[in-house]
Amino acid sequence: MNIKEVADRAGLPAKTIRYYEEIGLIRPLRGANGYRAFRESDLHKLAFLARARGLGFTIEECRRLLALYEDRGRASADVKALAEAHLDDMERKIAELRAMQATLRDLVAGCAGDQRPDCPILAGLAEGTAAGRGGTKPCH
Amino acid sequence: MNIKEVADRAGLPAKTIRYYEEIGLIRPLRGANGYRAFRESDLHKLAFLARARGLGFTIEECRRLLALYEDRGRASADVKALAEAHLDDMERKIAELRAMQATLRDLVAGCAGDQRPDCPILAGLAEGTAAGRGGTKPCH
DNA sequence: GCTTGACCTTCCCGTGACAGGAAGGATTAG
DNA sequence: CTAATCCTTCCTGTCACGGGAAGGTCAAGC
Repeated sequence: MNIKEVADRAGLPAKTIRYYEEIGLIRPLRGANGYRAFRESDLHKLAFLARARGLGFTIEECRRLLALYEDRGRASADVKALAEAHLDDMERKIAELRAMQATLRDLVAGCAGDQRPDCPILAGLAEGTAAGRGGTKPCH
Repeated sequence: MNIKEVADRAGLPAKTIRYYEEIGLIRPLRGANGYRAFRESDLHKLAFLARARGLGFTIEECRRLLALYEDRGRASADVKALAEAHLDDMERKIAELRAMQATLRDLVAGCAGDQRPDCPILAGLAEGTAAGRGGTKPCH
């Protein structure tokens, strides 16, 4: 299989597949012409990666998941721990987003949204009376 | 004021302040020694930026907010539109995270989490029976 | 045989919003 | 005078790729 076919079948851009090879997530063979020659097993791994990425796992988490997937002697506890840590990450992100949303919604609620310049949103950002609460760090 | 003092007062790292200057968000003066000389107005802008970033606005959104903030002839409708667009962005992100969470939670629920290798999480990622639903794109 | 178009390859730069650190100059306290 | 703390610029790295250039390969059709 050439890269376009695996890309279509795995649902990943060819660029992404080349990148995954570069960082060692997959190791496709090479044909005499220099083209990558993907086996069924490569396709499986790529589909696996596409789904794991789709669930928000980072590349490094995907790498560990893939290693566990290929390790017949794995303990499911290890997989579960990884998944639960990721669930916690998502929970934290959601909480952070909700906190930001709540603050901003309060500001928006007080804004007339007309032609006049008076704006509690800008006032809130300028004075900090309502913005940035809840231990929300600048970002990162 | 030197950079350290504004950094402490605005609650931003000095690195970030230099970066904000580099991309044109602020334009502090310069002393004879080459040091940045921050005015009160620069400090205000930086505090404004810190709060806007804390609410999740991107740098470009912050740039527009700052422009509106400084425009005495602004219409509050423009500010409100920007804020509401951002609220929508956050809503979408939350929905995406929740969808991923729900899928992963289903997989985790079926996993024994013991010493045995059998794992519905890995099976789900491999077979795609439950992962990646709801139009969730690989990421981005 | 030749061309056309669709593939494939590598390589390099750009993204967003900074962080880390090196190398060197300025200022201040003791 | 020295030591500590500040300040400066510049370069590299992050994360997960995307865009595009320059050039090689392959299959189909004339």
